[in-house]
Amino acid sequence: MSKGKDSAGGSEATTPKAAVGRVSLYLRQLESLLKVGQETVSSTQLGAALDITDAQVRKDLAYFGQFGYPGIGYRVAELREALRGVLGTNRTWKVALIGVGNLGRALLGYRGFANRGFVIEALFDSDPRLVGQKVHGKEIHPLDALPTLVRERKLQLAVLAVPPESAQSVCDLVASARIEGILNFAPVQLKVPEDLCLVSVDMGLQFEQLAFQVSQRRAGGAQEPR
Amino acid sequence: MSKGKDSAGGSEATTPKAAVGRVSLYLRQLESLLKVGQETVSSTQLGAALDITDAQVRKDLAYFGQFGYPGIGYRVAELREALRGVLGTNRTWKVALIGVGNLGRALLGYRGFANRGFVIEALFDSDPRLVGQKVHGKEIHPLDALPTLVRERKLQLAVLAVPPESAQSVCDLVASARIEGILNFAPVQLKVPEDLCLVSVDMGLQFEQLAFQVSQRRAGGAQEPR
DNA sequence: TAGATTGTTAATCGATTAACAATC
DNA sequence: TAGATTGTTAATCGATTAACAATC
Repeated sequence: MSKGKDSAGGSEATTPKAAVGRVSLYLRQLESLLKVGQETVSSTQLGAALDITDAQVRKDLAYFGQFGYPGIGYRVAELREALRGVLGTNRTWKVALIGVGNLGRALLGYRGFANRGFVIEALFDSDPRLVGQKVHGKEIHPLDALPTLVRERKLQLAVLAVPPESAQSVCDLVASARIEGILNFAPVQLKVPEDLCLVSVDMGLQFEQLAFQVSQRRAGGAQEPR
Repeated sequence: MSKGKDSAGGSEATTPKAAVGRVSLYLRQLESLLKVGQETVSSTQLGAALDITDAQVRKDLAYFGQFGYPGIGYRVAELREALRGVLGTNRTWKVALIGVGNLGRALLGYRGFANRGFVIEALFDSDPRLVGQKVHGKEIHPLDALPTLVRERKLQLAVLAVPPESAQSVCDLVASARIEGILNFAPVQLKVPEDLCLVSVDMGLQFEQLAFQVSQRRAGGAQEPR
């Protein structure tokens, strides 16, 4: 069974969820090193760039395999490939965009998606006035075309950029269409079935977190960094 | 020297950062209960809605004060006000939006901001072709007008919706303009001075986290929830 | 070789959960 | 009163950091 870290064994060290988040940060940093032409990088360097300890970096990476060379560090290009494999972004994901309002359109043009292997293959909206129109050369489909198109085009993920009021019902529809994961931008606590993965981004909530930080800073002068 | 955990005292229980994130979730839930007209709510109910334990809910709230009534629970309207006070959203924050591209425009129209007290008061862009134009009735200013306008209009926060290449330099400019906090949407690790608060949202990164979850689910059938 | 740096084990630290007396 | 539910202390669990032998 050698490296079968997760899945089977059961006795293996459990991977902290926070570590997975940091893998994305490592990857982002590696891309940037790659651009600059740096060939190897140490855990100390990587940590300094991201404001975490070298021990943390090594530990995180070790959850997923042995990628480093003692005395050398990590080879940038090699580690990048490895981490893309870990996250599952070494392949292309086909995505349905649901809700083609302001936010939806912005996401459609967002470089950071296509870049990392997420390709928006179909657009959906419940507004009959939008259905049939084209954005970026892509036709907008009615919501009830979702199940069919998911099957035909083998869509795997969905981005929800719909108003909060309709988010849950759209989510239910998506679930029944056998999509595997949802990236939700509606500021709502969605209920999803067990077998559907969900990541939610609430931008207003992030703003609140910022307001809290600023208020604290003012009040306490607490220098707790982050 | 009490390592200055929280402002004064020194002996207070230190507030987990994760707890602050959950406060935003509680608040969102309370707003929704308020709409439905529910007057009180117990830690068990709140927890069930958000998929966390009742103990966690009580502990989190207790970091910030005594808001509950034994035998009753929490009064929804009252707790809402209290938590808005905690986060600093019981007042209005004046915001500069920097970068008026697709994403910037979407954020400009985003209800979730104004709703929670974040008002975009001025727009900025480095593109001379955009400068002078109006969006939503608001004029777009050149970047170098930032310091002056921050002072004149007492802008406190900035939203960065600029391309990754220019994010750091814009960030530096914002810092020198004495803005207190940045909400950054550029997928870059920004370096900020000690006294400037920063929250970053990398939407591509969220997508990666989703891809990881889906890959895991497929491979392991691991039923770790969350 | 000497110097650098990994992967990993043990020690520390922090956060979550359980349990329960206090109280409405 | 009996029932419900809080705030808080103690127990558990998980994640981070430190330290170091192995290795290039």
